[in-house]
Amino acid sequence: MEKQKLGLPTDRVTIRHVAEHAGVSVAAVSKVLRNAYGVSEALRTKVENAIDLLKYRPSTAARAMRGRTYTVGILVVELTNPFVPVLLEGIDAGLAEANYKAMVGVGRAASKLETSMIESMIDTRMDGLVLIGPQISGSVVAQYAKQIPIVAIAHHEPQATLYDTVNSDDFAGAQMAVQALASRGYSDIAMLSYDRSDSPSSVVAVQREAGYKAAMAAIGLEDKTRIIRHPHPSEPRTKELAALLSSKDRPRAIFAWSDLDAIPLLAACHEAGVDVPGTLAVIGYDDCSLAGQPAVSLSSINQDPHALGARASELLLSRIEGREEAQHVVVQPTVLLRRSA
Amino acid sequence: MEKQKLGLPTDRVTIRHVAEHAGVSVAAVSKVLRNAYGVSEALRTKVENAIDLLKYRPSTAARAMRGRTYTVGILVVELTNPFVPVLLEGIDAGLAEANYKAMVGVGRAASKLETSMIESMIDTRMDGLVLIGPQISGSVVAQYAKQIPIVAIAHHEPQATLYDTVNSDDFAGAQMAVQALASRGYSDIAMLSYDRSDSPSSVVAVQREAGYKAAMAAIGLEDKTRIIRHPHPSEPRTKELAALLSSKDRPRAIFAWSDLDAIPLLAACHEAGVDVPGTLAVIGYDDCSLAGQPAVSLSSINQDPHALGARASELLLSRIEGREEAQHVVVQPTVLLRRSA
DNA sequence: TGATATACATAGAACGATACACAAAATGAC
DNA sequence: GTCATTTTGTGTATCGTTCTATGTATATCA
Repeated sequence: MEKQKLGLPTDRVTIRHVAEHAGVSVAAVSKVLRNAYGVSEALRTKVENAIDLLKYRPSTAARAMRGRTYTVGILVVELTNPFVPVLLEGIDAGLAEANYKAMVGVGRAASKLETSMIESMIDTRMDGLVLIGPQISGSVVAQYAKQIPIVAIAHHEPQATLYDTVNSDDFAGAQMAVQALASRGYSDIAMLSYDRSDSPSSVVAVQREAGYKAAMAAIGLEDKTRIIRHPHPSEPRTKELAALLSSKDRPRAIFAWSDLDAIPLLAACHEAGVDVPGTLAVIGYDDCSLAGQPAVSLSSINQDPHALGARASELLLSRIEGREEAQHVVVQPTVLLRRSA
Repeated sequence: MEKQKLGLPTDRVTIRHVAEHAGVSVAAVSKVLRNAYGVSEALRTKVENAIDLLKYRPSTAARAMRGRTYTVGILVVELTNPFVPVLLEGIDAGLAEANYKAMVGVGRAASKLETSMIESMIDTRMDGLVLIGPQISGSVVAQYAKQIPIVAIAHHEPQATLYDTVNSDDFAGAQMAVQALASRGYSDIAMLSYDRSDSPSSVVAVQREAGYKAAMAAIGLEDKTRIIRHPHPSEPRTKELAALLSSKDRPRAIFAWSDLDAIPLLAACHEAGVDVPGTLAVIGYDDCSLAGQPAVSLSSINQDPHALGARASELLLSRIEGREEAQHVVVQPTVLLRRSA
């Protein structure tokens, strides 16, 4: 039973067994594993045969003590946003090519938990980190970036010098949404955002608000500019939606910061008998799978999350390889017009 | 730059520094860390002070070489099912109490990828594994369970002796759904499932189908029994839904294996002008957050994912502590009747 | 008093890989 | 045929913990 408490219930195949079986030194096997310089073709095949035969897998734990783990950590704020899984797929695909694995930690939008997860990932000696929409501020990220290569997605901090960022152009995306509505003749365009009391400006919603304001100003509608703040989608907000729809100064068009808010809004419209787009036009953000369903048919902004993830994994790998200067990638979103606007 | 390539860019605070600073041996510090037997109060406080002062964090990587990592791996099939994030929260909460951390791997419903993730988690020397709705068969899980403590959720294998399971009673849940519909006078009740060609019987959808059939038979409706198979929700199936609604032998009521299918079904009804529940009654499964929205108001079966997760973490922790005999927990679901049925 | 527990602390060998320094063999230049 | 250089392979210290074995006080008992 003591053995059970220990972490070694099984007789693992180690690099030593492989070396013995192949009739070479431990160091030689290690070289093959890392495809390091100085291995002949003959040696390589001998070792690889032994590996296959013994079904040897190097212990990441042991590797972590001196070299790389070939594992990167991904920190996500929350999984409920349907845009996240696709992003993860994009990252995963890029990593898989280079024989890297990913482990996901969920920060649940609590900065305390986020830092503790990051530290835990550093402790487990991951080779690099991808942060998705982190709540923590750029300076905190920079602090960690001194210890481990970091790429942040959905985190607007173009001046950062210690880590890379990959972003959809949220500012431009919001502008596109406003322009799309304006070009269809709407002028009374409000934005539906959420209560983001203490969020740093790196947060995407802040960027989208800025883009909204700029676009409204650009077409001479600054007096119509109005940002409605509801609780975060993680909380119920049926009442707020109903109140908004029945209020006297209900806007003619609404740009929602996320489909996560736009879809319940559509549902509330249907409930309250408000015609979309006849009485109220709606455009969302993220182009989640539900938006495309004919029954929903919500206009939205597509960020191409798969591409974002792919770019992020590229950047991270090159940074792990030693790149020092920061890179900041911005991907342009696209508008998808459907029935709701 | 060589240093950068190595994994040790920073000067980590090690257990040795702590020991030196506290004026005790390395072994003593280790004992405090693991709160092992044989440490005096005086020693403990001395060491803890030093730890706080130096901001020491034990290296999980090094721990992994000999002892525990205090980290468990969670393998999820896919993240798109909204029931999963809540489950993760439940697990996380239970683990946090015992100072354990969780790392999530996404298997993306590919058994090849699943096994590779499991192996990777074993290699990183996680202390235990939670598998959520694994595609791989019970015998494969058992194989891994010889190497590492495993608890499987949403995996019906009550005979398993090498690992534990936590399940919602999917068979009973499906019966409840049928009974709920039957008690409201419907008899032409079809089930909407997905094409699960090569899934083992441990998969939840299979259990729900069995429950459906049993319940239909129990109330003398075996001749009305009909299972409609659509592609998995990860694929678009608008056409199939439209065809179903316009077909001549459209059923009077539908029990969907998941809200993931029931909600698009509702949308399609709305689209096609089919009145719910007047013309077609619908009941789903999972009680996802959207189902409760007044505009949607979908009847559904609630599995209490948070409780499932909490039970799973309990089981895993006790298994890590050395428990050998398997335990199989079954949690009863509840019906939530709303407007759709 | 001596014998024997008991509690506390320590030294040092693991764990399984990597990576440095170096030796041996092969190659090339003249 | 000699010397320099390159290629290929090896020995072994090392990473930061845990854990076994062992030591040394101090308390307990007959």
